[in-house]
Amino acid sequence: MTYAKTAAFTTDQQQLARVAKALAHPARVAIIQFLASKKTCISGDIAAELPLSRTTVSQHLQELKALDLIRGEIDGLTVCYCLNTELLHQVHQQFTAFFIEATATGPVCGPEDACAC
Amino acid sequence: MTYAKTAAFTTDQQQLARVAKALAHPARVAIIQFLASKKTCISGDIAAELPLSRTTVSQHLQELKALDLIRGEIDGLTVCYCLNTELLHQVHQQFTAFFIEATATGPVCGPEDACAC
DNA sequence: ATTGTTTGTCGTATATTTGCGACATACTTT
DNA sequence: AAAGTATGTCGCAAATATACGACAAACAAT
Repeated sequence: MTYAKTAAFTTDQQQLARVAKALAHPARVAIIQFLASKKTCISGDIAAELPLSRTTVSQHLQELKALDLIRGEIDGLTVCYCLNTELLHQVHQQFTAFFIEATATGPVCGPEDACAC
Repeated sequence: MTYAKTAAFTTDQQQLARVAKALAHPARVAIIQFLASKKTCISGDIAAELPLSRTTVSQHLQELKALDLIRGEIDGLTVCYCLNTELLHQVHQQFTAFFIEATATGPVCGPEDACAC
């Protein structure tokens, strides 16, 4: 196996990476933004808004749903998708903590190549 | 070609996705955290800290360097890596804007499956 | 019941990622 | 000059991701 060395890392690192991977495709970013723009949950005609086939959009939706970032409830014929704002808020805090930790040291490198070792 | 539909999305969406992809692997998250933990730039014996081969770590470093998230300067025999804290700060703000936009609507879905469509 | 609509799943082709060994490069040291 | 050390690059194999057409399932509407 040439993958899945993931198990050797921290739970936090895995968690952050997992969410980052969910955002690692413009289509999924666009989906989340689109859901956020509609105050009410919109059904899967998200595909009509994206330059992708319905199948592909459905796959991206499943990926986001697998992480519980979005929820989908069947409403008769259509499916009602909406954001899990609570989880998104948690994730936001997680990312913030990571970035604060990463930028706490202050500028170590210069503008281009001025390492102060 | 079955990829690179990326061109059909917003610059912002592409940018966010690109950075997210950089964080989409626990090893790269760990590398950034490790660099942050050392106040001074540490050379490539990052590999010794990770459960990965030196080659693989080098590849992850190149990926982060390609996005300018980290910088590497040759210092004699060793290479001096350090974080680009300025860019990381910018990225942080970018993510924050995204998450705020996504969570601005407030809770739309209930705890498990209570969509209020 | 039959038709049409909305959605998800399956299979498939291609592209990309991941991980590592083997080699080349650059520099230090003796 | 020769040997040793630290890095990067190349090439390969396996795993994942991406995209989509074709089909099936569920429901509404006639």
